[in-house]
Amino acid sequence: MEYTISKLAKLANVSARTLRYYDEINLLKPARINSSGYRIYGQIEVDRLQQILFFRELDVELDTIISIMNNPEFDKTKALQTHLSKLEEKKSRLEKLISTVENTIAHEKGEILMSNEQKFEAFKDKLISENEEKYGEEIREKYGEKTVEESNKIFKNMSQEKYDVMVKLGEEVLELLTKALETGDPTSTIAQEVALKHKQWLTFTWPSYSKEAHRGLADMYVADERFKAYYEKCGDGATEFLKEAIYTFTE
Amino acid sequence: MEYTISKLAKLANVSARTLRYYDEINLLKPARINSSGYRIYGQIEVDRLQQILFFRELDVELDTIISIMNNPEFDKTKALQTHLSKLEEKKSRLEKLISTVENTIAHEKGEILMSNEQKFEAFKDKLISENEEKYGEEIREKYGEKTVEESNKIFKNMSQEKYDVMVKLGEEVLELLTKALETGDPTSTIAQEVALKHKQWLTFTWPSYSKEAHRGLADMYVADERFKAYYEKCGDGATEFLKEAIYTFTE
DNA sequence: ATATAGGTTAACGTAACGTGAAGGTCAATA
DNA sequence: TATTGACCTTCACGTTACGTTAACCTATAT
Repeated sequence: MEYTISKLAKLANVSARTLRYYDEINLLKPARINSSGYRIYGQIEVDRLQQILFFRELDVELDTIISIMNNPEFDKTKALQTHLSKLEEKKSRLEKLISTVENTIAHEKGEILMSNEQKFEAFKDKLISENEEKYGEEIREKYGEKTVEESNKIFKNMSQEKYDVMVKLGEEVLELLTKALETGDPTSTIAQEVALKHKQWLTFTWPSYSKEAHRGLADMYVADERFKAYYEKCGDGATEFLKEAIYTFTE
Repeated sequence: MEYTISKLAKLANVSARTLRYYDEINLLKPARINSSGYRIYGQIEVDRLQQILFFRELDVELDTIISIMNNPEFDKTKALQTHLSKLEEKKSRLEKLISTVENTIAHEKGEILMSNEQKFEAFKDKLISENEEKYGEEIREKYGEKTVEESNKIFKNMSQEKYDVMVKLGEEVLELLTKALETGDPTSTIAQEVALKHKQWLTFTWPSYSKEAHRGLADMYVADERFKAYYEKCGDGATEFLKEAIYTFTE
């Protein structure tokens, strides 16, 4: 699925200006720019945007989000786990606030006493603004200021290149598959390399990767004549060979 | 209890700069400025600040908060009720977000399917930013742009004046009490006026008003010689008379 | 053929403070 | 008595994450 800027904006409930801004600061580059100069976003960008919004929800500064997500060691699943616990914290802070309001109402009615300190207790939790610092520090500690800067540079002007990489990956899969086929062994190193590249190629367009889905696709390649024809260019039995390689790869 | 800027800042967990800014935009004026030019805040300001922070928690713009709170029809108790329901809404939005993250994790593991729409569902709730508009509109509808402007003007440069008003109120209580005492009737209109002014005077320094506390204070006036001497200036039996007036007032 | 609904860059505007600079005030201590 | 350090003051410029035109190009439906 491909999205123009307003389609994605509508999907994620952000403004088009926000997406242009995220492009400008290299937080979220479109997958490619079409012939009319329009920004085109793909599945990878949809998921990245969701991640960004999770961070934003926790009041993490955009600069910090860039550092986190462009970091080569960024672990999506781990990040999601962290989101979860932070959101739980935020929820319990909200609950505190709610009971403060309830107490204030009772206080107004003269039902209970309330000290000035109690009136502001729920506002005290600094955890949200601390998040920013924490995330930023963690990275700076691990990699140092310079590495972060460099890591950011790598991701600049990636939009068109990203698309090119994807196309190139697709070609490489075919190339490598031809060579691997000569070995005749789907468990060989080169065959496994094909499976890996095939996975990398998939993640450009797949909402998320799973071994089961990868195997499912391999099965479909064998079953569907159109796909079969595509891979059979590499040699007789290439499709079945690829399927076997993928099955080994996903063991 | 009187607070300097940093004492109040610490109490409410905001920065001193924030309080200076709130002074500047006439959102929260100090009760008075002391001889060295220091801002001094009293109980009224403490409570007003708490209200402000409740609104801020709901992402209401400061400009809008000014309009709401300077509005002559502003009802503190009603506002608290509204806070409560808005906070509940915010909480349920957070809960939605939490389950979205949980689903995304399951999706990552390949356990469930998730459409792109579902990925952003929890972000969709606009209610928070809508609050701003809603609050602002309500007021503008009721009073019109001009009235709001004028209402704001009234509250400009109120800090020193506010203190003066309080002092004047205290004097008026004594003055009126002297006159009321001549009637000999604590239930008379003028005696009830004294009780009302006494209440108004109290609310400048009391965390919150309750009839019980008002009566309790009246009792203390009678029991404590120092207070008794203060009111007895108005005439013999003035303290007991004030107590009776307050008792009638708080029935 | 033209209206209308999209897209683009460029550039200035904004909200709610943060962050010094330069200096006055207050309480305690050498 | 002088000084130190922790307060306070008023400018005044900086910052973040966009909103908001303006001026112009592109796509599509009638």
